[in-house]
Formats: sequence, structure tokens, C-alpha cells
Amino acid sequence: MPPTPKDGASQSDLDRLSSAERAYRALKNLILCNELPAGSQLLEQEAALRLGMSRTPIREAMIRLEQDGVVEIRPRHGMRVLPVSAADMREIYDVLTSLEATAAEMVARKGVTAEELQGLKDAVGEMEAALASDNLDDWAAADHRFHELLVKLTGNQRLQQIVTQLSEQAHRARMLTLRLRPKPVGSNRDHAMLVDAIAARDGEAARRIHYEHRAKAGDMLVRLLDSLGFKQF
Amino acid sequence: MPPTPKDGASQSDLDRLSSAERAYRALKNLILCNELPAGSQLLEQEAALRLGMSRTPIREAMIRLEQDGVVEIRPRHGMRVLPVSAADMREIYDVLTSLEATAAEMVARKGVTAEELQGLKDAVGEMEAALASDNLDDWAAADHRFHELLVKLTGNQRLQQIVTQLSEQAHRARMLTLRLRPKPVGSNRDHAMLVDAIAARDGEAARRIHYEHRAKAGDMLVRLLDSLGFKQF
DNA sequence: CTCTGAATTTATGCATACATTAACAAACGC
DNA sequence: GCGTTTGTTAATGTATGCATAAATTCAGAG
Repeated sequence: MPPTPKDGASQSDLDRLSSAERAYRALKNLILCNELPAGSQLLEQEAALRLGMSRTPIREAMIRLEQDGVVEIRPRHGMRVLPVSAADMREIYDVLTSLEATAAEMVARKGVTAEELQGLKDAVGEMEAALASDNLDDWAAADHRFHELLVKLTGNQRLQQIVTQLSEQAHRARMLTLRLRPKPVGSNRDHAMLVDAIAARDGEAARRIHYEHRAKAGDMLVRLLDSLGFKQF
Repeated sequence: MPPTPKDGASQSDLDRLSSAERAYRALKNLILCNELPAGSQLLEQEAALRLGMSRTPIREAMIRLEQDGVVEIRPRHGMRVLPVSAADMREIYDVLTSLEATAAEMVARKGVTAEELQGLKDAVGEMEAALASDNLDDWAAADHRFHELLVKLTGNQRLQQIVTQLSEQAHRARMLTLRLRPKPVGSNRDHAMLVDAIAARDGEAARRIHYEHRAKAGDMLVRLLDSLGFKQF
């Protein structure tokens, strides 16, 4: 096997990508990292200059971002990074809660291999370690991996794609509120319980546990965003 | 109020739409109506000629269709209308079942106005009438309206958008199997029961009824597609 | 007859040109 | 001063040109 980097893209990989694809990834990255904050506007020409390409691939990237629900294209004002209000977060979490609870049930009913279970356990372990060392960024990354893995284990690609899209929409707001909320100790407990339910192939319990887990997280985020008002978003 | 047509697009409306938007709608329409059957390929130039515009707006439309999950863009072969296999249908219905069951519960808990409830009842009535007069196309249209209205009543726009997208992916296969399955008498009963549960604001029952309803429909479609093999798709 | 490889065709990806029209600003009338 | 109107600017939507690279075809060797 040639030396293939497992994640991200190597230089040569990036090279062979189309400009439109590079533009899409670059812009999405800027947005998800809050480097282009909510409300920012970016003209096609500006983006083209910034990324060193012509307007055409930029337009194509913007169209995709608009369908992803992270920007809005306003005919004479370029693309505008969409703010995520408390109401938006409510919508997103209502759907995420439904889908991930279903995912948990599906995975529990179907059963998982020892390695797959270990993957979930590893993520939980990382979350506990991160929490012990007070590293919230690491915790968020591990939490994200856990949820991502759970959904992946369903094998349902549409489910994966939709959950990813919604998670990305919520990502910026989640990052901004990461340090404003109580330490997620309950979260780790929930995840451990879910892993047990999956190991026991108890679909009923898995659904209930994960449903409560996501509902709690959603309520907290919505309340936080509400209390923040629209200072950030 | 100026004479605004309530649905569809008037001539002048169509006129003021961008070519890219017209291309998107036209192509999507061709696909959903099976005029471009699954597996069809269409080059940019062909589509441009067909719709009387240049390749640029066609490209933009194709990009959107690809993100909608109805076509695949294959670099030297134009766009290809994606087939919907039994496994795809399984994926789609698993997600739809989860989301619509949640929608039913949300709507029941929230409660609906008399007019909204009547809208649901009207759709059920149309389905019964269509079934009585053996008009399956009308039945399918009314069924679609019922499900659409149910989701709309949640007020969750993201939920609506996702359900619409999945329904569109499933639409062609559903149409093809419409006449191959037993008459949907149970379906009408399910809908009537759901309406009652919503009227009674019984979220629990609403979820259960609609979950079973969608699960049944999904199983039937998957079995049908399986038995068809890949003749059509 | 089959397989290989080179030449040709052609669809695409991107850049660029251009017309359109919305946003902005300045000037004018009230 | 203030509202209106007109003129200007500039961002977009679409068309088009062009280089690239993939697919196909055809020829020739085995």
C-alpha cells in the first residue's frame, strides 16, 4: 500500500482536486472554524481573489454551501454566513435527537462487533480523560467522534449524511457555547450507559438513553443561545 | 392584492427566474416524472441544447441535483440519474419513518387548530374517495399531501426540507410500484387513526401509529423492489 | 482474431467577457 | 432640509473560449 495519509488530504491529494472542490472545502472550513463568523458576507470576486481562482469554481462552491444550509446567497451581496439562532438550534436538535435515538436503537438491535464496541468505548475513554484534564476542546472532539461513530455503525449512509449536515450547522454555535455551560459530566455517564445498552443489544434502552441525552443537550444549548440573545449570532 | 397564482409558477414568474433555477426545476421535474429514467445520462451540452441555454446554468443545476441525491455527476459522462435499489429504499424509509413518527408526536403534543386538523381530514377524505373510485394516482397525490402537511405542521423547516428531499429520492420507485402492490386500504385507516390521535393530543399514540404506518409501507416497498430485482432500476 | 498503443475526438473545468440590473449616490425640486 | 429622481457603479448571471485529459477508435503487431 502506498503511503496514504489516513485523514485530511496530502499535498498531492489537494493538487488533484478540482478548484471547485478546493473552494468548497476552504470556504466551509473558514465558516466552521468561525473564521468567517455568522453574518459575514463574501463577494464572489473577493473569495476568488482570496483563494486564487476565478469566480466560476467559487460560484459552484457557494451553491453547494447554500444547499448545505450554512450560507445564503443574496444576489448583490455575495454569500452571507447564516447565523444560528436559538430557534434554529431547537430545530436542529429536534431532528438530531430523533435521528440519533433511532440510530442508537438500530445499532443496538443489529449488534456490533467487538472492535466496533471498542471504538465507542475508546471515544468514551477519551472524553473522560479530556474532562479529567479539563481540556474542553479535546472533549468536544471525542464527543463528536462518538456520535459520528454511532451513526456510522447503522450503515445507513443517508442517515450519516443528514446527521453530518445538521451537526455542521450546529457546530459553530456549539463551539461558542462550549465554555459557557457546566462541565459535561452527565454526558459521559450517558455515553457509557448507551455503550452498555448496545453491548446488551437492548434497543429499547439504547433509544431511550440517547434520546434523553440529546434532548438534554439540545435544551441546554437552546437556553444558552437564548440567554446570549443575538450578541454573537 | 395583485392576481397571484397560488401554486405553480405563472408565465411571468417563470420569466423572472434565473436560467439556473429554471434548469434545476426542469431537470428535477424530468427526473421525478421518470421522463429521464434511472440510469439515464445527460451531458451538459445536451441539457443546454434541450433547455435553450448555455452550459453554465446547467452546470449549476446539476450541482444542486447531485447534492439532492438524485443524480451523480461523472466527469466525462454527464449527470446520471441515480437508480434507487431496495437497499436505498430501506435507508430512505428508515430515516423517513424515524422523522415522520417524531413529526406526528410533535404535532400531537403541540396541538393543531381546527383548520389545520381539517386540512389533514380533507387529505384523508381525498384518499378514501380516490380509493373508492380506484384512482391510484389521485390516491398517491393525496397521500403525499397528507404526509407533507403533517410535517409542515411541526413548523420545523429543517425537518420539512429533509423529509422532502428523501421523499423525492423515493418518489420514482414509489410511482413504479404503485400498481404492483395491494390496494392501500390499511393506509387510509392508519391516517384516520393518526388524525384522531392528533385531535386527542396523544403524542404517544400518534408516534406509534405513524411509526407502524411508515414501517409497514417501507417494508412493502423494499420487498417489492427486491422481487423486481434490478429490471427497472 | 486479439491485444496493445497511439492518435483523435470530445466533455469538462476553469477563465474571461459581457449584458443586465440592483444598489448607491448625487442632484434636483419641493 | 427632505424626499424623489436620475445617473453611476459594480456584482451578478450567462455565454463563450480554451486547455486538459479521458474515452474511443483505428491501426498494426503478435
